[in-house]
Amino acid sequence: MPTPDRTSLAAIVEAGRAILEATGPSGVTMQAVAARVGVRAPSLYKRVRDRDALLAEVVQATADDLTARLERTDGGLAEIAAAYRRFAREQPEGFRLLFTASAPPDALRDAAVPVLRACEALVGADEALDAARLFTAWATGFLQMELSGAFRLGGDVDAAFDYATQRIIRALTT
Amino acid sequence: MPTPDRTSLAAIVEAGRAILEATGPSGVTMQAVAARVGVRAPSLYKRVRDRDALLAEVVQATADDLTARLERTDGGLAEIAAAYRRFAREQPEGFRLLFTASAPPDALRDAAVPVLRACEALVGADEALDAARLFTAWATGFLQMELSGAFRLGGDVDAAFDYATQRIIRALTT
DNA sequence: ACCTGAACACCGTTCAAGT
DNA sequence: ACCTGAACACCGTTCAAGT
Repeated sequence: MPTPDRTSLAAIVEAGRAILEATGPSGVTMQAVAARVGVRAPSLYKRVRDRDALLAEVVQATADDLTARLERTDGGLAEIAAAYRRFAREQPEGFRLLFTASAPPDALRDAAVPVLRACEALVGADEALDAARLFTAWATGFLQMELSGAFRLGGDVDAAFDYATQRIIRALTT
Repeated sequence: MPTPDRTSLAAIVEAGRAILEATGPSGVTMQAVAARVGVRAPSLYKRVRDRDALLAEVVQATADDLTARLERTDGGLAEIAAAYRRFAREQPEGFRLLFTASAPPDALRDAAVPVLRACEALVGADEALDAARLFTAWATGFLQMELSGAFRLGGDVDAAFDYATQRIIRALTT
């Protein structure tokens, strides 16, 4: 006789995200996730193939979250950059995981759309892809360096972010 | 009576780098490294505190390698960018590890010097730090995206690299 | 002084047995 | 149909015993 389900994929993924931010990737063990959703570790295998698949679900949920934030901007590169930075600071571990082997190949496909739109408005359709790659690479690299504490030579990191945002937008405007 | 050493820290680090490139970070187990240097896993703890310390040594050796390559360029940003890309393609796993929690905080301090020099020549001392952060963030982000297969929207990735290199140098020249 | 086997803790994963 | 305890393989790490 079937008993009512005691958890769900969505609950498992949310638990994974919460534990990820609290402890980093190594803390996202099957046992920790299971405990948080009120179940034993082997039960998770009814909803996810293995730990890698669970992490991939966490990454996809994080990427969808990011996409929603970028879509909520005014669509300009400056606001997109600011929203991207806010996101990375709120969910540093999730942000990092986005660019890891744990990430499913197309996780960020939707998130690229608003960036492409903004770039097409600046440089036209022909150069939009190259421009989007320039902008995305810079923003992603900057945030990863900021989060990993790589900016250790002093100076104002907020000012460096604004400096680069303006120079890049100008480089894509002329 | 002391017996002659059967391995060394340098040999252990080199073994770690080789295994890293062959198998990724998860393959760098104490047993795999020990086997490669001809010793049992517990012996490694005579030279390195724990696995994290071993990975930190691997990162530092990789960073020093990168510094040497950048110093061997003509000192211009275009050549630095090209050398950085060659390095990332030759040692993708080591390159990735550079921007991970495994990296010791100051691992890339020396590698930043040639970039700062190149930027100072373009924008002057006042803006050199901001400019170096712009360039480094872009290059690092671009290479990580390229290596992780994040460029999935078609187009010529080599051309995108050149496009961005030129736009960024121009943005830092005017 | 370095090296090792044995042991322990911890984790991912499988599976037969429960409801 | 989902859930669980028990079991297994694997890994990091410690330590007493060897040389």
